[in-house]
Amino acid sequence: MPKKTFMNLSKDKKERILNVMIDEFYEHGYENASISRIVASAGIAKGSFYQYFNDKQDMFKYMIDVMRQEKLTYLETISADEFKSDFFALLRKLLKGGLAFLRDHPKQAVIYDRFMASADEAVKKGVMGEGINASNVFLEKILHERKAANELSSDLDVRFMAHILTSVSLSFGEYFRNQYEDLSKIKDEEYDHIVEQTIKLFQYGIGKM
Amino acid sequence: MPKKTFMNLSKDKKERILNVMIDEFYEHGYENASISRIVASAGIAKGSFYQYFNDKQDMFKYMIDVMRQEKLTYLETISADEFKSDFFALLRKLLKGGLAFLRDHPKQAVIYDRFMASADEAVKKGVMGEGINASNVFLEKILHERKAANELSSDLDVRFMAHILTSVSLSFGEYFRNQYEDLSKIKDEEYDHIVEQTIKLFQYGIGKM
DNA sequence: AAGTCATATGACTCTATAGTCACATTATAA
DNA sequence: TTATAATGTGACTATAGAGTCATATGACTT
Repeated sequence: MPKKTFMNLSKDKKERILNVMIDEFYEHGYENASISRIVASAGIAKGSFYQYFNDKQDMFKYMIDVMRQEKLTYLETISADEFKSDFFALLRKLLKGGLAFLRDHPKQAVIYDRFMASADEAVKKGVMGEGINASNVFLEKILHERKAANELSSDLDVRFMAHILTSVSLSFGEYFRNQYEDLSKIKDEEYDHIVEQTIKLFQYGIGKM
Repeated sequence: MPKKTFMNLSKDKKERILNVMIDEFYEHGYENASISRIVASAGIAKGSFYQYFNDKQDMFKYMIDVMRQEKLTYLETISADEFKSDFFALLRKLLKGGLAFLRDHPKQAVIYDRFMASADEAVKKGVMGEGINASNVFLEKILHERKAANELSSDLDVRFMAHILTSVSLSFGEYFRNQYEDLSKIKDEEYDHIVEQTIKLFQYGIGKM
């Protein structure tokens, strides 16, 4: 948790520092991000940094928390009712929300993906808290309900499929990064195409029907 | 590429050093692996290390190359004929081979996964060379043939689906690591179950049939 | 104006690492 | 046995980053 001193800063200054952090983590990854570089880029003194945060992990956690908040706003448009509509319609909304976040915040998405694949489990747990499996737990619950409602295959391994769904959605960023130089130039149709391919895979498989 | 000096070492010594490297990268990831620690653990002098390798990247590339060789032996049992049999049978063989490698070399698999998700594209390219997309290119080719042979859905995006297949198979390691404390205790039936769930997903989807 | 509190500063210490190099040891050959 | 080449060694240098702290600045209060 950032210290009170940081929270008291003007919105402008907070944002300036946050953006420097994002660039640093995007450029160098979590392990190699340097506090010395960050303070230099942000134009603040080393000592000030330690008035704001306890250490790198503390700073990173703040960044991830802001990002989570932001991502939630992309999924907010999914109403309670829709959770009860059919599974694939819900999945479509979730995937579209995720891709819209990716489009608007590509760096953060990269930072997140990489951190999740990184080495130190202790750090990961410290930063993510119990939210580390939030996506899996959430999907598992939904899948379980749909399976009970006879909407999904009766021999489906719910836990495994929740994992696969999470992996697949996390891999979209990498896919687009491989295919396109500049993520901001990707058209909505291309995002939609990927969503539809994914939905179709989960709904019917890829075999000839 | 390791220097000739290293190649001249006895098989024993090479293996001892390789195992220390594996432990170090497993424990600390690529970025934080320390040459000083490696030489200490391996009981060789710092200077010797630099007679063997140019630097960390050179050493890592050697380790990855050995690993690739090893992994190939797990897929070797797939005959040329089988590439012409049906797609899902081939996929089953590939997935089983991958999981057997995971079972026998869990640390290497972790190291590989993490490195692929890590930050520095330049380092990644240096280490992986053009093999970085070997799996994708290979799968794309197969998918393309099967689609042409009318075995797969006619509106399938081959490139995207190759990416998804790669992601899914790479995510198996993480799945098992989350589910089980000790990977060596996982039974063959559990691996088979995961393979069958995956095949079924790609063949028919997860919807009620 | 004087006093008090929050915030800002950057030189400094401490630690860890990569990479070097002059010298020592061991193997090979003549 | 002596000479030459290959391999091994670890103290040393250079560098970079984390985190500290005594001091300075400014803002607000009485």
